Amino acid sequence: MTSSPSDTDIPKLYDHSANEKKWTDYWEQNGYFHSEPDSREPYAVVIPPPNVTGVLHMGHMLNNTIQDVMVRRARMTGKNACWVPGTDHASIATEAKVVQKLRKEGIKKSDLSRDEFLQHAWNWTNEHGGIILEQLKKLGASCDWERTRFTLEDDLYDAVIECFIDLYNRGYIYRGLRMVNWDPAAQTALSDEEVIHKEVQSGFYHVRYRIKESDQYLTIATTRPETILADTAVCVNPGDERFKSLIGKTVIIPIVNREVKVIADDYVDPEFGTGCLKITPAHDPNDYEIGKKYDLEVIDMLNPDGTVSDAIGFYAGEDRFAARKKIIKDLEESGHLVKTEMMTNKVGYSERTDAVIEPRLSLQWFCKMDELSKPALDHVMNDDIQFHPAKFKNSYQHWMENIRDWCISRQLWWGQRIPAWYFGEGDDEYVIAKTADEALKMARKKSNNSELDLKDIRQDEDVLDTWFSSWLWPITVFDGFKDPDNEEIQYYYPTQDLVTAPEIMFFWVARMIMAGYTFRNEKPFSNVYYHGIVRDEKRRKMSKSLGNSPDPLVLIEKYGADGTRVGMLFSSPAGNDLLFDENLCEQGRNFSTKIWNAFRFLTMNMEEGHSYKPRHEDPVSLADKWMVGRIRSTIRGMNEDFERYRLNDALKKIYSLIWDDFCDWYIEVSKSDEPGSNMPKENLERALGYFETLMKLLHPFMPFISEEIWQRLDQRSPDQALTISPWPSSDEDLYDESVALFQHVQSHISAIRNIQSEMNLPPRSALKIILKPGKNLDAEDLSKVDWVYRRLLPVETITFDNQIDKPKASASAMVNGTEIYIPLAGLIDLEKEKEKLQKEMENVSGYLNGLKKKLSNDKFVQNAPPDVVEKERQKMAEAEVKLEKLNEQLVDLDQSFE
RNA sequence: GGGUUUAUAGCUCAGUUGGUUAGAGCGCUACGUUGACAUCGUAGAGGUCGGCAGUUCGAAUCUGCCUAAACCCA
Repeated sequence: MTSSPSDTDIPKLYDHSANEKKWTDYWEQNGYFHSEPDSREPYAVVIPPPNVTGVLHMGHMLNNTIQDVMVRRARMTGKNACWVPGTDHASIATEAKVVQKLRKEGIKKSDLSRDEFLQHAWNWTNEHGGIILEQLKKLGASCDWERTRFTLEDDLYDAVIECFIDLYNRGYIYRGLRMVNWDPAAQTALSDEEVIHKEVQSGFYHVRYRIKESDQYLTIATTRPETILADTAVCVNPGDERFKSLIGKTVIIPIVNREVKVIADDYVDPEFGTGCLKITPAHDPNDYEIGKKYDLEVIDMLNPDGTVSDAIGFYAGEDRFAARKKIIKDLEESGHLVKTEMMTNKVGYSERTDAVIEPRLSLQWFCKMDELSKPALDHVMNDDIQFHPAKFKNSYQHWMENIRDWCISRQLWWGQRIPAWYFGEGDDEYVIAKTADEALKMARKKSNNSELDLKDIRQDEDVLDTWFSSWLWPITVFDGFKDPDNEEIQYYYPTQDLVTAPEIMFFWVARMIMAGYTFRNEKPFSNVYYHGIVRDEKRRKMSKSLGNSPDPLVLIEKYGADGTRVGMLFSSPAGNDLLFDENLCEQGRNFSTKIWNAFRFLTMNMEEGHSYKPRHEDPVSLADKWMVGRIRSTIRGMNEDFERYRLNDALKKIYSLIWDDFCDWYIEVSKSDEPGSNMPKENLERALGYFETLMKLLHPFMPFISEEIWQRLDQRSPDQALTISPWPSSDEDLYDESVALFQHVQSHISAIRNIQSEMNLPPRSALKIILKPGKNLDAEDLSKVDWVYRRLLPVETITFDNQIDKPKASASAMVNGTEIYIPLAGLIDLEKEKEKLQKEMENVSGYLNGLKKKLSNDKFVQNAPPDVVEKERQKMAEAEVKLEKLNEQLVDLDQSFE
């Protein structure tokens, strides 16, 4: 029930900040977003957990807006919607931040015990943790906040450890000496996925090595000359005639004066560089393979922090880049540097610290991928799990088919500590166990030494990759490890939709799918919606370091959460990157204002002291039937868009329904004839009824303003809140004929407005309008709805007549066969009207010629489907009639000159 | 080097199985506004669909080549 505005004055502008706070609180107090298993169909979504100490950025805004739209809509369609929020511990990033903070306080990590350090890390986490979740609430995220989880909380920690033990026991986890990606800044190994390859300009140094007992030289080329210190061979292609005679000879490595052999292998590309390849088995993955093949010595020249190790005897303690500069100088001075070129090559950087990655040989834990990846690949390729858009299946397949084992150990403290316990120095002298006590028992058994004591075993110092906990997220948030058959996991798993960015398809999506099949023999989700990366207008990725990213909270402050959400979605077709433009948020806010003013106008038309209720009775008038029909077909279209994950198409539909159809046409046509007097009560109440439906359709996109207006349209009890009300039905289109008729009227009105504009007629001066309907329209039908024309145009007289001749000196238009005349004796610019007619005739005859040509082509008539040919014939007939009529008008106009 | 994707109005994008002298929003131009809204209204001007060749009665849509860009992997 809405009352006239005198009691509660409605401001001219919508005040988003007050309303957002109000409804966020109201929704939370009433627990609308909390889900418990029940008899309804579940709709579960797990949030891609942001870094626990992170702050909201534009990528989060986009990601969570999309999820919220889908979740809110699912809730309204009657599903038991459950959106699980949470954060992850972000091992490297968080540890780096804590180390940095301690350093500022003058504390070195190495001065602290593991427990002391973790205490600092937890303090930091408790201080900064969860800020991002509060920020998501400002966006309107309808998460089930009671379910908030954290990847390092006790239950989830245990799950990761159990998962590790389980995989180990099943033979999927092993420890091995491998070439890994070493981050010298964080001093840890990284997985392949955490290395970002960037194209950079590098020096390409040609260095000559003297051949032993000769004055001949052989020249190699390298971008990393400091690794010369660890060379243990030089390799050429066996088919390369230039170097055939050198195979088997010994060369002397400059600076270190090490003697190494020249070996031959097909791996070397004779075309690249000098055709001679230096082999450094400890610092290059390919060289490592060659080293193994030929049993070469492995010399490790780097310390964990990227400085040159003492063992080399040169540049000891120098950083690798300082050493590079020095060795170049020394090579030059000793006459070994032949030349330096510049070339573009790809260099790996750490995703987290941006340090240049060094390939380094080290003992790490790995998870075998070949078997685990198989079902994960198959179930995506056969669409058990659907990707939206589907094009991402290609890169998924490619990655999965070339997958390599996953390095899961990290030389860090912040994370789940690897449950490996060592009881000796041998490669095999360890056991895998959850607790020290269990480990001791197992160690005694394995070592056949019952004397072993707790102090004789020590746990691995390293922790597991953060993604090794995130990949269990869809399972662990429902406690699927702790209690695999619990009611919640049975009900919610597999979840419905996962929303994420393609850039973490391998980090996370692929691995969640593997975990799903490995631990529950079931997919973790049915659909993956990939959205683009948020970029600035120059297509650069938005990032803090570039400073090109607006603060999402400032945007919300400025344009409202609703406006910001709309702005994000407007520019976001599925799977494509979005070029963020603040103007779109402004457009979103303008939309809020528009809606607000439409509502305000309706309340201004209410009589003092009366109350008004939204009506949903069957429509009688043409405009009402048209509006109902338009709403119906829009719902249908939106439903299809949602099913196809085309959220921005659905948004555009409701945007246009509200702005164009409802505001620009329906409200205009419902206004009182007399400006200043109020709309008839029935009109007003019907408009309120449509407004209700429109707010339902809008709610997933703009939850706040839609709830605000919904609550003002009528008195609502807590169980009638918009956020939990049912999505309107759309079984069939309604009132098709009325919709079609109204659309004809609309096109006539537009054509007349066009004439007004072209003839420079004052917009208010009344017109004499004559309509001569074409074959598809009936004059009587139109005359019954002449009130529509009268409401929307300044009409002096309006005539509908199938037979009428064009009056002299009138402006004219033709739409869909219907001719429109407006006598303008004295006012009309005959030359201008003539020009217009001639231009239109040119267009039509061009069109007609094309059709004639097509239809006179026998092959077309014979080969094209009959209905297509028929359609073309019809088009031709219509065009001919139109041309004829235009010609008549032109002749007529000429006579008017006389 | 291998792979994937993209190329449509000034900008950002639609265009479903080949059959429309190619659509939307923004921007632009003109006109307008003392009672919902200048965060507005009405109207208009802009593309021949990256290039070339082919398949077809017919291609923005299919094929090949070329050009350019983006991403992924080595």
